[in-house]
Amino acid sequence: MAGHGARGRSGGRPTLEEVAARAGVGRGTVSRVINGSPRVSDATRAAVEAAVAELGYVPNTAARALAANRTDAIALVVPEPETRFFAEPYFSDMLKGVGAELSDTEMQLLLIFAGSDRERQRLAQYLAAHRVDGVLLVSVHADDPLPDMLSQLEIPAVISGPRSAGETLTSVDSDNYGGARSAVEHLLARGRRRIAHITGRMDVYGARRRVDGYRDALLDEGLGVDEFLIEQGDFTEEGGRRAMSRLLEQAPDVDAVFAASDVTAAGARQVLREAGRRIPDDVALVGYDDSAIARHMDPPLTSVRQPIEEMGRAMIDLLLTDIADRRPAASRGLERRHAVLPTELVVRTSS
Amino acid sequence: MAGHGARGRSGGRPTLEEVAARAGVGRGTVSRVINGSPRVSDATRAAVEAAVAELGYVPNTAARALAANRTDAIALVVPEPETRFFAEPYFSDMLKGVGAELSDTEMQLLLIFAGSDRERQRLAQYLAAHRVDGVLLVSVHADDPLPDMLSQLEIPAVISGPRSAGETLTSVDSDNYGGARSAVEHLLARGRRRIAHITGRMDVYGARRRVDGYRDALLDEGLGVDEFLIEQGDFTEEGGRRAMSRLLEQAPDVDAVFAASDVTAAGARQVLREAGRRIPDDVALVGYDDSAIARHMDPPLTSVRQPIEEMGRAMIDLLLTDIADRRPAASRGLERRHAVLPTELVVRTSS
DNA sequence: ATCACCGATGGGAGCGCTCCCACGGTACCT
DNA sequence: AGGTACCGTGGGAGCGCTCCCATCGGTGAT
Repeated sequence: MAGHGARGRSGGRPTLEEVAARAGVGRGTVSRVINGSPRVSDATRAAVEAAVAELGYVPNTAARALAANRTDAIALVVPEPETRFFAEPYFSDMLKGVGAELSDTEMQLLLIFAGSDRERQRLAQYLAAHRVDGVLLVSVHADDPLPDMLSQLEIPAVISGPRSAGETLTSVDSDNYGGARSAVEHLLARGRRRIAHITGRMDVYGARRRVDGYRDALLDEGLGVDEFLIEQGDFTEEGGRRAMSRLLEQAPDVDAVFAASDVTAAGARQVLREAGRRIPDDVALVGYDDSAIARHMDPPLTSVRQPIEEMGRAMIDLLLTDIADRRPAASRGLERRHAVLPTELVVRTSS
Repeated sequence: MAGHGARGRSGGRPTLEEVAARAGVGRGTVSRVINGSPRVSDATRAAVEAAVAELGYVPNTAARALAANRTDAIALVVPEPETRFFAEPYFSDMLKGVGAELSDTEMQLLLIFAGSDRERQRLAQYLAAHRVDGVLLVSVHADDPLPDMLSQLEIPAVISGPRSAGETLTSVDSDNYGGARSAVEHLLARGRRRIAHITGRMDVYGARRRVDGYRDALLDEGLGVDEFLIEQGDFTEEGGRRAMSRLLEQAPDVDAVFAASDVTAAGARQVLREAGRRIPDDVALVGYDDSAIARHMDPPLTSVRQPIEEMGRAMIDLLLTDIADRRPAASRGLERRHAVLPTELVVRTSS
């Protein structure tokens, strides 16, 4: 496939120098051709390309990295144990988008797990050695020191799911606010009036935005927000169960529930069923994530889909720009960049 | 975490030279300390280590790679689309073993998918550029050109699941022969005498070994091998169904089935059930892989477990040796290395 | 015609490290 | 005392590339 047979006489791989000699030009010119510089005449370029093909020349990455002070590699850092990585389709979707967007690039993607302390140690060392040009951060907890470390090292980084409205890193997010709004508006349109919300972990920015969307949707409809209809969850099934129990107690007339995740909705459904409430007849239910759970729930769950794959693509786009600019977002001052991608409400029979 | 604050005066990262100056020694000595050479006095070593700590020195990988002509990276090549990678626990287990064995090494693991032609193209380019010191090959098809390419490029490689008895690459495998034997011996011990075998795809070496194990177990018991009891499958459920149908026709007195995979066993079970045969009362069933399917089948399926994680570990072991020897297995002549790891029969109620 | 200018090109000077040879010193042998 | 051996050490010579500056003609303006 690569390497058309003829090699440098010494048996080793051909070098720039050898290609230059073969093409009858200087080293600099070959370098320019290889790197697609426009400052080369067409004739010369053709000659060089011929020589490259004949010798089966492939640039030496290490030499290039040393001379140019870049690695042509970026890391996707997963601060979770590998198990979760394989278990959650989130990562697989994200990886698909990232891979696709990277595929017509010279950039190499490294997958780095940093679930255990030991692994985090290694990661720190790795970043300190500047072995990547940039970093993709997914599912980062609010108090994670990783983002700061990256800023300190001046390594460009893009985070999926900003930690706050004032996120210093370049970020990509789905429209949590809009997603929540669309869910609540959908329930309103179905005639529901006592719509409850089971939140996610409130230290997660996206969860807070979903609450905002919930509130605003009700307010815009002219309905007030009944605080007894808002219960805190934590994205888990158990949290959903507990929150639903409390809701049934303090607001027995609830006729719809918008949960901050599908798993939470599953927990709520369980409690509702035990309480004899039918879904969607008595209580309509909407989840978030549009995961496999949503599709397989009984009844199938209406849910807000996030464009994970597109988010992956967007992360790469932003990161490559940051890298090209050769400066991390932190030093970019006010021109920080945040992409927000639209969500989509997938309506099923639970609402 | 890394980098104790003090940096080289110039603001950039400290270099070997700077560490040497600080420690009052020569460049070569620092290099020796960094690389753990024993030819350094204890006092000198201590001084250098102090300087390294003070300056927060981290070796420049690119420079090292260029000078030493190695990359300190190995690739796990998955010749499948990413989807399958995430779907099959095989890969996740393998990765766990590989990661564990690599964790006290400086080696960096790269995960490379080569499912599409485009990806394979990139991979070829990648290998031609010698961007890794070695390659781990998993789930390679018999006619894949990848192994040859690696030999040609003289890149050390270890394959899991040799392609034939004469595999030229260093290989790791589970004991397919022994696994099959143990399954059949188990059925014999349970008093079964008309034991059928649904094979895997016969172009897969491991599948052929399983047939060998099946035959020898019967022969050693003094039973002949009835060719009507051997039916070809292809590791799939559908293949299992078809094979089982044929078996019921040509050998209606069958009282046990050893299938080359759990999925195949699932297909067979279906046909058996439709034919009114009870499992295990009328026909005992044994599968291979000990996958999730086996545990959740009705009745739970006896199956042969392969030590995937250990195989991952073994692959790394062998690969690191090959790399240290700086020569691919192909040029090693007759001292090729093949590890074969034991399987384990997990007995459940299907037999 | 003259001169400033610009695009195309060649090649020196490193990038930070490893490898290896040469050096001085000490210990041990004859 | 002289020789041999070996250890710990310093530092030159690259590894193959990019960056950048100097150079060389050719061009259009004056």
